[in-house]
Amino acid sequence: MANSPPSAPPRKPARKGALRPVLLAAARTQLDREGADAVTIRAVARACGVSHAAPANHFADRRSLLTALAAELFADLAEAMEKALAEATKKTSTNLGVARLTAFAEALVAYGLAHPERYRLLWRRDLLDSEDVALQGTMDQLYARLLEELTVLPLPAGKDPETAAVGLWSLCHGYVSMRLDGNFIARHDKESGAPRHSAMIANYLAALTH
Amino acid sequence: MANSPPSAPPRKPARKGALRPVLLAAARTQLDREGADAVTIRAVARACGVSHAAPANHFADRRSLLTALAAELFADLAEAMEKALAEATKKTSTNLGVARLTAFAEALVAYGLAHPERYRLLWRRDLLDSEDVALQGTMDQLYARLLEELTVLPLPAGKDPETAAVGLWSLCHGYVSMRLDGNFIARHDKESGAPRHSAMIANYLAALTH
DNA sequence: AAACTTTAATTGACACTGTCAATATATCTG
DNA sequence: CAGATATATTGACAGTGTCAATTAAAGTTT
Repeated sequence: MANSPPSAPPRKPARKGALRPVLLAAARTQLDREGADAVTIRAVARACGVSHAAPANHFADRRSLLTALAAELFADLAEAMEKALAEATKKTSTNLGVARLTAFAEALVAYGLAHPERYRLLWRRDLLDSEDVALQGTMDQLYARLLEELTVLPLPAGKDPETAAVGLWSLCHGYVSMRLDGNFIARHDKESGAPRHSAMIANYLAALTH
Repeated sequence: MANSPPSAPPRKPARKGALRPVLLAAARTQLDREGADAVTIRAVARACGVSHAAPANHFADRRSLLTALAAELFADLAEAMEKALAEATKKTSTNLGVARLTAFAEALVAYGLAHPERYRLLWRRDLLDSEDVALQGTMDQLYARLLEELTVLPLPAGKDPETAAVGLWSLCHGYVSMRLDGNFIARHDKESGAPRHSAMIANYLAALTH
């Protein structure tokens, strides 16, 4: 008893990995409210009412916490896009392929504009572990999905699905990124009242199918 | 004499704002070598052989240091793009407008792929002061330049220069961003050997002018 | 030239971060 | 019930940005 340890006992190891989802939920809230930079291990721990080192049992480091969160968000996005595809199929009679691609692209842009911080996090390579299988898997699957849509589409000679997929995704991603960054595009687009992405996407797809 | 102040005297206030450009150069080197996150005030100060608080006399905070650096980089980019435009004019006889636009877009992509960390910094809104007049001015000027090129171009009915400008820039920016992020696009593009951006840009501009 | 002012550098401190180590405890397994 | 395991705790360390107080040098005025 001579070596009475420094201080009072801790209290709540609520077994069963119960903390992990709570941490992720808190991280998501923090992300939406103050951006990825504010999602620190210690802030999340505080929000959950646990000590600053408690998260270490569930996430090796900050990167791994953010990676897990990003994987969740990517799954959300994928779900939203699948839903958009399904709806397009229901509502459209002619030109189904183009309608589905339009829905796909519009859903991507809509997600980005609706959840700026979430969208930004998805591409913050410095904060994420790009080698993570869950994250990479979800991303690749989404890209494969787009490629699939483009492959069934009858493309004019000289145009291949891969280039078209890269182009469409680049177009959407570039647009959203710049809108969220508050660049000239964002300013011009807001001032002019009518967001430009729908016309942009429509033009691109019209040109693609000639 | 009773109050002999804490410690030894400092040495080099080399008057005349001489430190400022040195700090910026060190920051640029650090950026290229280890990315924007490694460009800390203290690291830059160390690289310049001054104390950790010396930079405060030239830059109010880290954000303002990075903003100044980004403004320099944007000016570099603008210069490279002007040069590309001039060269395109010299080398081309027919379809000058499209050739110039191609050169513009290719130069943007080339800069991004050649200087990944510099390009990334340009869009790191969290690290930069987007309200900074120097930075915003250079960016706006570049966009205005593109718009100018598109305005002199004879566009088919139903297509306006602004949408075309936003689209072209989004396409390039999205492509470079994803290439630099190491996403599926980067993987597919590297595996396939032939980078896809030239075909992408050509397709876009061909469709634009119908 | 001498005295004063301004600019820019110094050290030191504070709060915050991620991460590690040592410790204690609640729950699960036998 | 006893032991093992997973989990949470406190504490410490190095690193960061930023502030304050101090001091030296350069420029300016008289």
